[in-house]
Amino acid sequence: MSGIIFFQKIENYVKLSDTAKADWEALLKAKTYKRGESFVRIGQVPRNVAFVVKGLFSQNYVTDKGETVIKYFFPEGRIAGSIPATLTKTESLFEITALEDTSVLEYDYHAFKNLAVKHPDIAAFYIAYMEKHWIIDKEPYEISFRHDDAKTLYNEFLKKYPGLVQRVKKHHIAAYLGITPTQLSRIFLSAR
Amino acid sequence: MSGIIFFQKIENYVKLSDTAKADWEALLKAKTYKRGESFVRIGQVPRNVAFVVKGLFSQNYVTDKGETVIKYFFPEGRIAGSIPATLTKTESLFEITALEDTSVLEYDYHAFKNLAVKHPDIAAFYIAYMEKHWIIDKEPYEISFRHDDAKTLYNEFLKKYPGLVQRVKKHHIAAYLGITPTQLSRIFLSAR
DNA sequence: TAAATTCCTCAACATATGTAAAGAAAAATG
DNA sequence: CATTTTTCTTTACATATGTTGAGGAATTTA
Repeated sequence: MSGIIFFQKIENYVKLSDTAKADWEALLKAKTYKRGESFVRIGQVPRNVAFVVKGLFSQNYVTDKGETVIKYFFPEGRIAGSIPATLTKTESLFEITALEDTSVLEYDYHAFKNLAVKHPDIAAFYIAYMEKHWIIDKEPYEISFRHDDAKTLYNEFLKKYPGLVQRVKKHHIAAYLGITPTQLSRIFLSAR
Repeated sequence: MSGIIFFQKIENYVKLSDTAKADWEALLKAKTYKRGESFVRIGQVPRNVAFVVKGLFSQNYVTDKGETVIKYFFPEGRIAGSIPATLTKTESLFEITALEDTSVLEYDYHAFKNLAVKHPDIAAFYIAYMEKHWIIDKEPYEISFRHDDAKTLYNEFLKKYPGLVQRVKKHHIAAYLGITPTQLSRIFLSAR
């Protein structure tokens, strides 16, 4: 059954009833994205989110000058999506692209939200998930990005995404930190 | 009844049943804070959140060098709290301080969360509130703080907090933007 | 209202980061 | 395996922002 790894992760938050799991599993569709392929494109109104089974996505913003800024990475076990655009049914300001060949379980986000109305345990999961990933985990970074220098930010990246430094290109790290590859090289230089 | 303005705001998100409102209203306590007084202190494990009826709070981080960085402002109609610390029952990394004499309606956050288990309409409110304030509204700033220069950030501050520029000191704006008052002055200079 | 305090601006200099371009190293491609 | 492309580092210079300190303006306090 494709959803086993999925529900293992989900039930780290809240234990679900069998009927809730059955309803949710009926929404899941296995898909794969080759490196470089996009799961969400800028300007598209996204419907689905994607649980990353294997691989890596990044969520990118492209400035008016054509520079790419990476907002998040989504490695294994994370649910990737352009959630604000999905919730508001508006065009996504961000793209989500595979940095490695990536296999996912996709589902329709509004169909999921309907399940949260039908099943109190899914509502409880959704609340716990938002509290964890949108409130608690983000708190430290809201300050650091506006206050810390690039070297400090780099060290915080290493802590936030353990192991990812071996998997992504330097210019992706720079794009995540909001600095140039030149500046990132200077950080490595000063660390020697 | 003290909760009238409160429930007017709340029901912009989800209409509540009378019993849900009665249970919630029983948690509310009216309080006032003089300018300079703190609602939450660093190191304290916070229990309450505060709906701002009149006045203004700021949520501050104090760096190891003693500099203050302002994470948010909470003007009228916003619910102020150090939510991650409240949720995790850990010491708050932030203080919340009145920038003006401020009157609030406080309530225990976990008691509120219990109401979300008891009343599906309160769960629906909580979901809608988190989606709006923790997901949708924050999205643009997650990029801008790591990419934009100080002048752009200042213009985004003006848009995000209309009218606040007349109510707060320049050094508070600088602390919000993550720059020095000197740099903020340069922005005003270049705008002339 | 006078005194004290805080706020704001500005100047001079220091540091952090961006830009552009070049070349070397590494990876992808045929 | 040779070629092409991409990635990474480095240099030189430009710009943005921080630091310190001074002085005047505005606000608060007595």
